[in-house]
Amino acid sequence: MSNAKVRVRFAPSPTGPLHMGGVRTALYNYLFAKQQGGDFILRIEDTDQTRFVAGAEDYIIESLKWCGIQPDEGQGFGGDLGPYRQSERKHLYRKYADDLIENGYAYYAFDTAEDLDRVRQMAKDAGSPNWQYNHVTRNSMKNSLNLSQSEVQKRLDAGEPYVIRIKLNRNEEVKFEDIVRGWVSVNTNNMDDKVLFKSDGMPTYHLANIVDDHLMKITHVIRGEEWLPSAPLHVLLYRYLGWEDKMPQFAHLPLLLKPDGNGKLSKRDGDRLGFPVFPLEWNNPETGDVFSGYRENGYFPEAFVNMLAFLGWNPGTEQEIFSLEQLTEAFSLQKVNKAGARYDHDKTRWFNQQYLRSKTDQELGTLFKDLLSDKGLNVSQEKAEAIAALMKERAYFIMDLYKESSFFFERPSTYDEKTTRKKWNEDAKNHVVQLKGIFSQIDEFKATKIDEAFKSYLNDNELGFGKVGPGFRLAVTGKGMGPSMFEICAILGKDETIARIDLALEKLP
RNA sequence: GGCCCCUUCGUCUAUCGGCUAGGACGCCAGGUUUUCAUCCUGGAAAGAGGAGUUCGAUUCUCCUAGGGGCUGCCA
Repeated sequence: MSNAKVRVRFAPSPTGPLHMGGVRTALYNYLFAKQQGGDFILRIEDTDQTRFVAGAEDYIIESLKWCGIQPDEGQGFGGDLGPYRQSERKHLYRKYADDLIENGYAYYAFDTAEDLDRVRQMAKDAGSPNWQYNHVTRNSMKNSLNLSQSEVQKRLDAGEPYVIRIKLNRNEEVKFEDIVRGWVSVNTNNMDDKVLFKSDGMPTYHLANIVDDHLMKITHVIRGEEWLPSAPLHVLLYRYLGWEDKMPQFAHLPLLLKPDGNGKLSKRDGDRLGFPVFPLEWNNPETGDVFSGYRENGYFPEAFVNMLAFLGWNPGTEQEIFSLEQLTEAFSLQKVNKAGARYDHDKTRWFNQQYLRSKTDQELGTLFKDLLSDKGLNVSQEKAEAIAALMKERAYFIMDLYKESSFFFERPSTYDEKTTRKKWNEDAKNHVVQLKGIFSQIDEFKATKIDEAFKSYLNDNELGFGKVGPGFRLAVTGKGMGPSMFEICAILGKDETIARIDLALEKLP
């Protein structure tokens, strides 16, 4: 398999929105494929029809697109080895299950769900919580290993429901080399005869996965650590199907953990701790639940992707800001960590701040202008750019540009209480009146000119900035803090600045 | 409970036997700033515990502890 073109797949199941852990798995697949000059494939694993959720598939596709992780082929993206939805490949799987039976690697089992429940319950009552359908227990179950040939045929002919289970040898060591974990070894005595083919005519994950990966010429299986325990089963399936020489390499990724407490990150953690766990907002039409998304919360996809890449991987250098292209270049599965990574929301915000700052004033101005127009405020590109430039150092998100600058768009209706109390007195009033007169004399109402005029007023009267500045800011913006008043006045314009001083003199005590 | 995987500052991590254990987020302090934010400087903060291998272990091995995953006709 050494010279085969790298082909990897991301194979989510459409049982709900894709959460950020899934996005990271997709990302690592993508990065690895692109770096190796290979293909990244999207396959939808919808073999469990009972868990199907409408809209989930579209959500997955839209999420990948938003992140810039474009599949080369797969559901929604075309390709020659489709269909890429397992439900549409249903007819393909049966013959492989039959092959396995024929070769003695699998068998029919007629035990009903109730039968199995009963056996498990009995085992539990007897103090063994982990009953398994395996080389010892299968001898007392209803399957083609125990039943006579004719009895089996009779049940089959009668259309009695059955499943097909893999038949594991006893006491066999199954080993494989995982790219991130090294050699992993499990004894078949600790595994069970997993169902490969369900009574509804659908394969289970285990069978479908192996068959599809083989048919789609997958070279590397990069997936979450939750699959590690079943990887030996998959190795055995490749062997029993005669495909071991073309078996893909495995890489089991560490899980994303909750920021607090124990366990893996779950969808409820977002609401509980105040951050999104999904790339895009998800509205469950049936339950009415709404889960927030990074996109809707104002995150740049580049920041989100950059953050995810660093949750479990590190280039080994001190660089932290990477574009998708740079990630593609630097990525390596060998450098993926083994231990689970706790999600850190502060760091995510920091990444977004870095990306916001890296944008030009023009880009920010455009983004800001769009946001304002959504709020029904129409401003010129020039003004949007000027405000964005002034506010960007104190923003994490585009919406911060607005939150911190709303005074540009409406005159103060209230004045900061503390500043009013401490700084607004007869002196302050006088200064503001004086400034008004001085400003009205400025022909070119630019920040530098205002600055000059203001400073010379201070000099002429032997005043410190602290005596005049706060009252001035309060009068014009209603706030006790913010960016340079000269810049603010310049953006507001002479008339507006003076009008606001008048307003303050009228409204403030 | 059984099986498998994992274990460096609070968090993400660097280190592939030589370490005064580095960086980032967050935190704290000082400076810059009329103010806030930014920015700059500095600081506190880690190798789970115990054996062994070795001239030397954070790095290798084993044990213990802790954490995680799996244990479905779910993926």
